[in-house]
Amino acid sequence: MGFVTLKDVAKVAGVSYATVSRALSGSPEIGENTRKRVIRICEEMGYTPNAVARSMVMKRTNILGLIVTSLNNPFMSEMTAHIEIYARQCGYNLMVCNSSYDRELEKEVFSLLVSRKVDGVIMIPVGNESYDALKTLTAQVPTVFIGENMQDLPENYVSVDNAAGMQHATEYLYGLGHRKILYLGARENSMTHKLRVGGYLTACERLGIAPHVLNNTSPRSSFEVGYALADAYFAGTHDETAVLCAADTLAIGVIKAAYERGVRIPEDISLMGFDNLSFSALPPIDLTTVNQPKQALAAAAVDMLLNRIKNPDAPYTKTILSPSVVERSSCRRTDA
Amino acid sequence: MGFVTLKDVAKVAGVSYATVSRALSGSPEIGENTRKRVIRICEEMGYTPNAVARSMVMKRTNILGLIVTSLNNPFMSEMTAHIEIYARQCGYNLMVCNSSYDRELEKEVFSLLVSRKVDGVIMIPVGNESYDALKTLTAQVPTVFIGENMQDLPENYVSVDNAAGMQHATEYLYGLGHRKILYLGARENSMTHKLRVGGYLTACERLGIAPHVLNNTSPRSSFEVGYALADAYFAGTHDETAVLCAADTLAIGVIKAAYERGVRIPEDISLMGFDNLSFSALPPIDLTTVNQPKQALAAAAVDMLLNRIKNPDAPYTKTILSPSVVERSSCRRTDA
DNA sequence: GAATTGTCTGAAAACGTTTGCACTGCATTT
DNA sequence: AAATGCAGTGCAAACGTTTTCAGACAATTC
Repeated sequence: MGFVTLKDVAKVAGVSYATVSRALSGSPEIGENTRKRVIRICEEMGYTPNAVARSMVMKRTNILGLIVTSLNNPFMSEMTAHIEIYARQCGYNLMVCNSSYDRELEKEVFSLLVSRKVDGVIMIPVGNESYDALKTLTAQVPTVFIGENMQDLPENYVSVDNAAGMQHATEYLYGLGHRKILYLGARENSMTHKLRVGGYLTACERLGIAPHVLNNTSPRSSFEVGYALADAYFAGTHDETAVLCAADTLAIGVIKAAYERGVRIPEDISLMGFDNLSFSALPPIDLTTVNQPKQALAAAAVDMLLNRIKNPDAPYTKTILSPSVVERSSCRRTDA
Repeated sequence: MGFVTLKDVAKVAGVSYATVSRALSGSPEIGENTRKRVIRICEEMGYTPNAVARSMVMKRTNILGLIVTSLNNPFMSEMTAHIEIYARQCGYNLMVCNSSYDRELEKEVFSLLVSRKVDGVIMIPVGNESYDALKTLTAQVPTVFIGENMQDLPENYVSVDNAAGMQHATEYLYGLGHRKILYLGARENSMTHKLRVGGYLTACERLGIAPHVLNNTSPRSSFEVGYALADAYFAGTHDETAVLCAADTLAIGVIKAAYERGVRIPEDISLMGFDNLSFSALPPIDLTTVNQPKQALAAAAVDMLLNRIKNPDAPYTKTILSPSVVERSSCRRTDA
């Protein structure tokens, strides 16, 4: 399809194409009458500026890259939605890539984005060690990470305060009278999850109650894992009055196991999650959980990235946001 | 950040930059020894081709635009995931935009994508009338629509066969012994929904059972609407043994209303949805529903778009995929 | 009326590629 | 031995912008 270019407009308007450019860019060094005339002709001819050509000379694309592990995950897709909307308000478009939990693919799409000359990259990495593998890549374009994975590495990232969140959750259950609280789904292979279980343990110590942790040795926090752990747990003798899950997804599995075992939630046992995924609010689930402020995280990530683009040599920064308990119907006061 | 360009490589290698370009593009008109040497030097210098410059001269970006109403919607985010993955396999990156159910925004982001010279656009439009408003835009870049909204308009689209899907659903319930089936959530303001309720009515007539339709006058199929309709329905006298919802989201609301009214699913009444959203498979919901083959829809949309890019003047085409019933636990055989 | 200022416009370079065309040198053909 | 062909390489144009620099012209100042 043949497009109208600056030159075409210039020819019709009888001016140089530099003048057309200036008329459209709102440059002050142009006569008001010529500007109006040129703009009118642009509209008449249906001129659309070519962003590619502009990027070429401006040496910036106004495009941000986003790499997520999977858009099928509700946390990721909600984050993506917020990032896209906020970035666009800041004048940037978003190029989205799935890494599909594959480290090789993650590197590959990063390279693609570099090649496309995106101005910056926001990334939810596959795992903790990502940084090492991506060292050479992040050197090529400003990057910010989402999630606490990078915590002990000198990189930019935004995250929720996972330890504090789980501490609040524990305290919340304690406040409802619970003294025996099971922590379900601790993982050693994720910084995020280490911090979460740490928050639980801290709270237990502070409150003077005995911790009880059920570990998840798989690399993900799926509801299958939650089901398996809870099923085994309910099968044995148990005297906890509340189950605190390391993630909402796990809690879904717990609900199923509880139902099958005839354990009622919240009558027999209280259940709490972490993340506040969209489905947790659905009436049949209605899970009390800890909210990750997704919109705020998204905005913080974009802001941080934009700052970094402006000032690439600034020292690394991090932004930690506070999560908060959202009360729903899966927890109940206890006297036990 | 200063990057290595073709010229830099050429200087070091002692060849013209045309030669470097040819070495990398796999052109046959170049000596094997020079090619190897040049490629080695490229790697040593960490050369990354500049996709923007390439787009400039090639007059194509290898970028596809995707406009969805909201990435927060699980149907959209799943579709987006599949489209991104498949498009990348075809050598295209994806630029994603939310229209946020706003027709003005929809036009705006479409223009943005045109300006960015994406090679094509896939769009899940805000509403039926989109086509008229976007006529001038779709003329500027190959576009395919997802969803049956455009059905009576000459455009490219892929969709699931909504009428057949709902017909199957009705027949499925009939097969379980249901003779009184409520259709909940019919909408007049959406082609998709007109077709769905049409499928239900067709099936009723064919099976010789009396239809009973509850209309939804709001512009969306939210679970609040499902709740309100079901709550009113359960409050009155009702003798249906099954509720067939126009969308999974509506069914969520029905579950809540049923629970509150002491109506058990599926013991007292069977419940069926349409769409097979990801949350419908969650154990606490486990909704029998009609599956939209999202991966196939995504692939069909990308294929169609790529064909159109190759052959912009071909006549409009449509692809209609068959939905299928997915059996879960919200429906049960009845003798009533 | 000449010099000076200031406002507006045009010419042209630059951005980093791809590719058509011309050229070189060597091997093959006649 | 000359002519032809061909593989390999370089030159330069082109893609559509932005922006620097210089120039033109009018308005102001002396």
